[in-house]
Amino acid sequence: MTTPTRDRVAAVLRHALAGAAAANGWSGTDAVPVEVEVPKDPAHGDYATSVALRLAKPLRRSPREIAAAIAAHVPREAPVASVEVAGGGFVNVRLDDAWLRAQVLEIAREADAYGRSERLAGTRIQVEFISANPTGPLTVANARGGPLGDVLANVLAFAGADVEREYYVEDRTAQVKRFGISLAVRYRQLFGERIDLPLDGYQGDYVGDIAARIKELHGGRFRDLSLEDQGAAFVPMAMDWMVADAQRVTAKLGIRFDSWFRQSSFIESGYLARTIDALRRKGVVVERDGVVFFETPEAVALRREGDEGWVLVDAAGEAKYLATDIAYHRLCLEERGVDLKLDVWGANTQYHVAQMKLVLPLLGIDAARFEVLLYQYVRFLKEGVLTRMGRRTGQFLLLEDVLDAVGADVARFFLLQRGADAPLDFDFELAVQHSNDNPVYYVQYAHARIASIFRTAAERGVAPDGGDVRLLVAPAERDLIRLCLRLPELLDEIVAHRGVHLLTVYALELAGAFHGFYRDHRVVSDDAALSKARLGLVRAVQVTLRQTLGLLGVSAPESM
RNA sequence: GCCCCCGUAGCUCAGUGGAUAGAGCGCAGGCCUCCGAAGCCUGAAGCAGCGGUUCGAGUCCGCUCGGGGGUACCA
Repeated sequence: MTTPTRDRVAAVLRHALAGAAAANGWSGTDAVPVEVEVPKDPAHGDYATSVALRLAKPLRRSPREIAAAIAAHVPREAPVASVEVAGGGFVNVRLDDAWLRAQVLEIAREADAYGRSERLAGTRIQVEFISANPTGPLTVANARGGPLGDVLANVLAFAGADVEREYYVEDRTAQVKRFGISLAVRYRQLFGERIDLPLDGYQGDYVGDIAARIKELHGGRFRDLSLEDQGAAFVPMAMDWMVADAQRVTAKLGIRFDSWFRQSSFIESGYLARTIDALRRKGVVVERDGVVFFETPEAVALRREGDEGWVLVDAAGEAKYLATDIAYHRLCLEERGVDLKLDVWGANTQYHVAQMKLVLPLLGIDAARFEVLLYQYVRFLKEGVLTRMGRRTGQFLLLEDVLDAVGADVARFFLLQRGADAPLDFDFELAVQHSNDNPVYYVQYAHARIASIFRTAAERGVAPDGGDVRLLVAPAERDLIRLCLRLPELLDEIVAHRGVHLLTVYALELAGAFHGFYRDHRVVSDDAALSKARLGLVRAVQVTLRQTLGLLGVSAPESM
């Protein structure tokens, strides 16, 4: 349980502003939030606020005057050592060194709890991610949402939320039917029949492999069925195998889902039909030529050129994606007790998200309970050419091949280094070639080095506990402590903005600060007292690094 | 055409509206009688363009030019 230092400072500054306002008869200071940031230039202190600059206009006072008044009302007591007005009206705060040093012991004491909070306690959040079409093996494109969703789930749980990881298995779609037909064609070919894959069939070699597996298990038992019946017979088997395969490969990526929820379950239970009925009763459904549309003035307004309407059920009676997804989300949010459903989806669902945002409130579901983290797509380099991944076309890069080549740590770290909004190009050859100088090793090396320091200390009989932190007076030591204290602040930011990739940035920064410290300062030396103090500091860094890597789902090795 | 995302160093990418824009790789050079050189230090090199909002813009808004995605009775 950790209160971010920035929150403490912000509270002090808010209080000071209130005091300054009371003393000077200012009103309306509440309208401007006291935002506290970490200045880039250490000369500007540990924390700074620009609230005086923002208040200048409404108060019709100079920023420096306001800043001075705030500064005058800040009590010089821990954690604050000094306050100064700088620049055009910044209030810069410097933390008390003794307080700062004491945090070293605090972090070590908190250990596995360091960075945790109760911010989201009592909130049940479902994070749904990957959820790839069960029509083939997972690709690198599918994988992008993996670390993103998994780490987001980690961070939310760390903040006290009751988190469940869900993989939605869409096993009743038109694509799945198409996949079944492709299996049937390959099955027939195994018996020498001359038949070609339909144009919209699945081209990948794995389709033939599955057909061969069916033949091996069942021989010619299905030979007399029609193509459609063969497809229908093969799909359930194939779905089980695809899910098992996805479970195996996501486990390799270090992800464990709490549920593998099948679309067929709520179609068979009648929940889908009941949901469509519920929409009918709301008067937002119309039928034309046997096709069931969702239609409201808002929906019509959203439509783009060529958009005939939002189809719920086609003329053949097949429910479409919009319908099943409405039912699925309603099920999660209304029946399964989820407070917030947070979907991690590819950028191509952008229009669908807008549709969902419009439909769900009509079913009495607050749109704020449905949130989507969109990530841009992955392209991969095939023989030096950028290619869009598509399973149906057979153009893809298997996630498992990447994992086998570079390992889960490297793959996760790589995928988490860029923000979800940025497109991602993946050069397999380059990834393999560069895996040895991957940034993840830089971070892990820092952790292993620390472990090594403790081994050295043990060999030399230096007990790591009970050091006097007052001996930590070097600037590099102070910087390290401050950086460790940034973790809880960063986690708050990620909870607020979902930017999980910031954790990798932070890990690199902390590792870098440690490597620099290590070069200039000997931890285990002839000076026993200083050695013990520095071991305490190094312990705090180790704890922080371990917490960060743990949230990233990347291993923290003792040696490498 | 319309909608969404992106354009930062040679390459891949970070950068909650703040005070001197960062990292890795690559390139040039240097550092192990001493806790791990998977490390450290030094150097060259950058916000696509034009306007606007703001005390302050890489960050927000508009336009232009590039790149990606969507625009299905696919998901």
